[in-house]
Amino acid sequence: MAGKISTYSGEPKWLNPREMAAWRSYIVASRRLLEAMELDLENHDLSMADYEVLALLSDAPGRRLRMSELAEIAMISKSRLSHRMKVMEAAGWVRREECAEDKRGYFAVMTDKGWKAIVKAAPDHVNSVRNRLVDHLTSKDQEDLSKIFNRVTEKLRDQFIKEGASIKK
Amino acid sequence: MAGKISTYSGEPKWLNPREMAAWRSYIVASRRLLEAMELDLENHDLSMADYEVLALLSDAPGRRLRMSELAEIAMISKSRLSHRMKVMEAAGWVRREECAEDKRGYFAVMTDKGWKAIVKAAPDHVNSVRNRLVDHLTSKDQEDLSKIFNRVTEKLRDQFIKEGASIKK
DNA sequence: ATGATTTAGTTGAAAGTTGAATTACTTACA
DNA sequence: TGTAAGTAATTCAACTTTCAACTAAATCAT
Repeated sequence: MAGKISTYSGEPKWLNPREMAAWRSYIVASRRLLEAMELDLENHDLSMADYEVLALLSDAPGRRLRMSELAEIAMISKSRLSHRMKVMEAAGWVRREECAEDKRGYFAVMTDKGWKAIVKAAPDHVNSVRNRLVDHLTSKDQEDLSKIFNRVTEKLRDQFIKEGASIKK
Repeated sequence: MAGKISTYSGEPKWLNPREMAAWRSYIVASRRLLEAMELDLENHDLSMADYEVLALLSDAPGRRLRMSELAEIAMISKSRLSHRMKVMEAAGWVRREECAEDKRGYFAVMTDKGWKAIVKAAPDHVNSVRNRLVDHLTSKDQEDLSKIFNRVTEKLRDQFIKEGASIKK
């Protein structure tokens, strides 16, 4: 039994112009935005994903997190984190440490060099968030955006729970 | 001379809670949203990018577009399009045709099979746009979203022009 | 305890993406 | 007209991500 049988039946409800405009403006802007922001970070030899990983580590107690937890909150797969860690380890930004309580586990630990790297990158990145997005929004816009996208995340989570229950992972 | 010298100087203007909330809710939702939508399309053996390419072709006169133009409007690189076309060609959805007016050029042409594939996928995809995003927004939300993201795209374009002029491509 | 199952994390191969180099053709202009 | 510069598209090589398989340790059920 592979995946969900989801082939739609019945007349689909096409998007009206307002809906279409919302959807199109959203993806077009998102694509361009992320592209620009990745480019901004390249000056520090970082991708957004790598930045996120370092940022999360720098916030964590002892600047260390278990691999699984890091993958989870960075929203990337365990496998991907493993591979990236190898690269970041080679760059000297992080190192892995065995976990005493659970011998299967490892901690990702931020090194001093990693700390310096993110401290250096952070102002540029904040600047990028501002120049590329936040500063073009009024306070009201910012609040609208939060409300809208928090709702979207919430709905996605609900759907995930419902679908996840029936799809088996 | 590689890239822009952009290392920020002076005290960075950190994000206030409202700004941070807007930014975080936006990226978190976006990541989850795109992930869910890619998954929805997998039932039709399509990625969002491939869907977009087919959708653009299906709308084009004669269901054909020059490679460069297609890459441009699909917002992917020429190189990437070349590679994807090879895959889609193997799947029988598209074929390449020499361009008589400009012998360097090629048309990407949608086949009958490609047409059938997208006609089959489209209702599910619209459904996905609705279930994952549009239907959770009020009409007002939709209008807000359009306004906000159109503005963002516009600003990005302005910046691109300014920066592009000094960076040389 | 002991075997079965789950969980943490890694690995290797395949597939996808990128950017630079390359090929073939077109255009501009002296 | 000939040649330099530009353009269309592909290819190569490096890198990234995914997927499935795997190891090892922990937990669970009897």
